[in-house]
Amino acid sequence: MASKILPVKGTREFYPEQMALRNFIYENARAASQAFGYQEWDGPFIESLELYAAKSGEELVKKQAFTFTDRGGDLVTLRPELTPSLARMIAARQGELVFPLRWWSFGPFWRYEQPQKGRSREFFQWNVDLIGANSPEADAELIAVAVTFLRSVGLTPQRTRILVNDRRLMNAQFEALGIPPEQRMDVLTLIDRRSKMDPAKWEAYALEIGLTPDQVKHLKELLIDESLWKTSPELTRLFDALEALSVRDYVAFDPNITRGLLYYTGTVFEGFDVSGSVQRAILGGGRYDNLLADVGGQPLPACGFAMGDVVIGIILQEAGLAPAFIPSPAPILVTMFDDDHCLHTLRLSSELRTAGLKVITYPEPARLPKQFKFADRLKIQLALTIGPDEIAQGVVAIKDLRSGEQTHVPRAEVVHAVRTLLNRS
RNA sequence: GAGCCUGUAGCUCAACGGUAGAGCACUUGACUGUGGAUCAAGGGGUUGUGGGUUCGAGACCCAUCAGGCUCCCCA
Repeated sequence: MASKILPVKGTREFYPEQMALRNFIYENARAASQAFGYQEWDGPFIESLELYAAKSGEELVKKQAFTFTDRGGDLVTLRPELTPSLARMIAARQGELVFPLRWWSFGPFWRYEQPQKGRSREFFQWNVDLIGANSPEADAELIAVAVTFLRSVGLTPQRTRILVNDRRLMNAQFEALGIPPEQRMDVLTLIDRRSKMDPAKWEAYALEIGLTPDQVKHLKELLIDESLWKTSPELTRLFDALEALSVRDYVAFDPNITRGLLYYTGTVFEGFDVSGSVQRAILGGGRYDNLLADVGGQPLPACGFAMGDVVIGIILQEAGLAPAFIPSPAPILVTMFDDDHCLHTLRLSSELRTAGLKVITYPEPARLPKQFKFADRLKIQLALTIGPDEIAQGVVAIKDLRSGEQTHVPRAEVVHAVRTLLNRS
């Protein structure tokens, strides 16, 4: 007890119940992706540190990546994100891939962060990217993929919202306010923090990064202007496209959405649960037109988003939308009577499986009450017994555990009888 | 990196500074070839760890470890 070895901090253990939820998320993500013609792919789980160092800040890589030296002395890291691997793989086959390219992926990622609600050090992430198109309609498609997922898991527009903004729009506004390009990243960060900071402190911070009081005043007006998007040709087209794609009810404009990432160049969006206890983003994404060129490929416009499994998992559970866990891995148990008759049990089980049925065989001779209790705990529907009496009479005892009724059927008719009973519910 | 909270049976939790308990789960039996319900019995603990205060510590103090939550950060 004292020396019990616990799971590594921030990792997650998936008991079958949790596995069911993870697979539910995976299945719906796959269905949404495939509905739009995206192809599944994946990259390595371990990458060299340089892949991320090139794009992300050194600070970020040192502090938040699981990095270690392998036996050959190379510095490697457990992947903290997928986009750099995506960019490299696309650049490597740029000539043969068919563009516009639609790829999706669902796999594990690691980030060395402080675990708390909605955030662990090990998580799964759904990534969806559309490479080689730069239209607002392409951006709208990605949002539609996300909405298709939200809808399919049962999340309504009343409780889920995708908030959209556009960096081009913000840049135009900054231009009008006389904020120079080199200052704009700081201003984006400023906007990103507004909801988290005390208003007075936020204004002090704004002045600190070099804005004039007049600029701050106009910036504040800008950030509550819900119709600002109408001045953006891209966003106007985007919202028309969302309307045509029947997902407009899930989406709203919000000038406060900026995304922390440096590489976004146009549309940015984040999905939130409006009514739940988790105030973290469910998903986030945007347009990143320069990234592929930045990592050494040909310039290619791109747009994508990612959704972690942790936050959405909590939301689905809180909303009562997580699938009911069915403890029964198979509808049929074949009991094992004793040492002398266990081969009959195995033969019967095998026959049923050959007929395409899912069958659990009790793996050792045991008292029947124990075996029936086992069946009950697993919510197994039918228990089949083939002991000395049955063998002597050439029959099999089939007990329907749902009704408690037991019948004896001739050995040769077992498959048919079992099928009939299972179809009867 | 900072702060708050929590560590007692397999699980969820009690116990005024005074003999460590309950519920659930588990095992066995009532019921030796048939599950759920009921009843009975039983197994289970260095109270996270190390010090200290006290006649006496699960409780109070210090340290430490672990977990949870929040801030920071968020590819």
